[in-house]
Amino acid sequence: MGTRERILEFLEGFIEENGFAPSVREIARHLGFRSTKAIKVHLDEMANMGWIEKKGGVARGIHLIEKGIPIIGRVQAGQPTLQFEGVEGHFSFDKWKGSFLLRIKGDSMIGAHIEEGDLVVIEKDRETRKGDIVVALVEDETTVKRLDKKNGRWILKPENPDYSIIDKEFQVIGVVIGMIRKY
Amino acid sequence: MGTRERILEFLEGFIEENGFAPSVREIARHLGFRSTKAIKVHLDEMANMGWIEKKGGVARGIHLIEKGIPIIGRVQAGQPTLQFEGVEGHFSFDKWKGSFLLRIKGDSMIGAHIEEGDLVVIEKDRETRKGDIVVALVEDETTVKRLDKKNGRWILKPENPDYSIIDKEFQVIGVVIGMIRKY
DNA sequence: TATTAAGGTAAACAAATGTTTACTCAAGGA
DNA sequence: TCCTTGAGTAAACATTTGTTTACCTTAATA
Repeated sequence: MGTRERILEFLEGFIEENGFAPSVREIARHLGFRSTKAIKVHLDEMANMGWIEKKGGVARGIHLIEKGIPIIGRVQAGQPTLQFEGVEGHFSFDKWKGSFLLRIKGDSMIGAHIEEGDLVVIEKDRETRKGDIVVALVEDETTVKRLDKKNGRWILKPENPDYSIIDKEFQVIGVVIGMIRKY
Repeated sequence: MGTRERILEFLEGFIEENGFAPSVREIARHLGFRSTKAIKVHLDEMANMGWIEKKGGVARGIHLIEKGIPIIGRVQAGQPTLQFEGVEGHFSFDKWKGSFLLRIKGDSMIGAHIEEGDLVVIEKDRETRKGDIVVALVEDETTVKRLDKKNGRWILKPENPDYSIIDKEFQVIGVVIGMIRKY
């Protein structure tokens, strides 16, 4: 493994553990270098290549570019280890920062494949449109339903024939912009 | 807003933007303080109270404790703004770091409420058990199915009656430990 | 009213830390 | 073989940065 790779690996581990970046000396010491010069050169090159971000002159001013979790495309069969190949992109949770989660109770949205225990990602202050899945307050009860219009009036539609349409006063709290399920 | 709250807010913004923490002087300057002493005292108290984590003596050695996205309980109706109350816990994506995502094609797992376009979270190197939803390689095709046993032989079961059981040679790549859906 | 404590100022101090200069060494190519 | 180049060493340097000391201001308090 090249020196750059070793630096990157150390950075990842250190930041994961400490929450801030190591100093150049700490990197050097950890990799067994007796001078900081070589590390500095490598760091600058790594920053140039876009491996890391680095602000010159500031202490511990290195940080990694968080790309998120890779979305893989094909999986290549190869002995002895399977290879994940063709990264189609990355999924970052940053876009959901500042949102809220609500745990789904019941199966009234099962038709939309949202089941009991699922966590829906809610964004407040977002314009609601017909067809959106929303979180609404109906008679002091929180509920997740699909927003629809009937006779010019807004209604809440469950996605389960066992439940009936809610056609009374309600207040939309937020729009469901995502969903998370744990197994 | 108290000084501590202002510090915390600045920290959040600064770290979000720069990827590393501000120095004590930067905090002081930004809040309009002409000395660093007061900031240092506040930071130490905030660390004591568990608001932040801070390693003494190291430059920019502050970091926030990432709790994740809050899972809310009740929603309180109140005018004029809705209040999210009763935080039941937090969901952190950290546990899914190091995993991979695979985009679902088709509706073969619709019975498990996994639909086309959903992203399943895959963990490699995990012991598979009967009933697990797994990613498997069947004749060079990647597929997500439920792992089952039939006549002492491992098989792959779709969760859709339109699809048939896969009862041939396959190789499990990873276990589905979660799911993400975007709307 | 005198006292006290919290919170801030100013200035200095001592480390921690990024950066630079000069030199060394080994490998590879002309 | 000689020269060049990449990578590392050693030692300074120059800031940046956390910390400390002494003092000040103000509002609550005995």
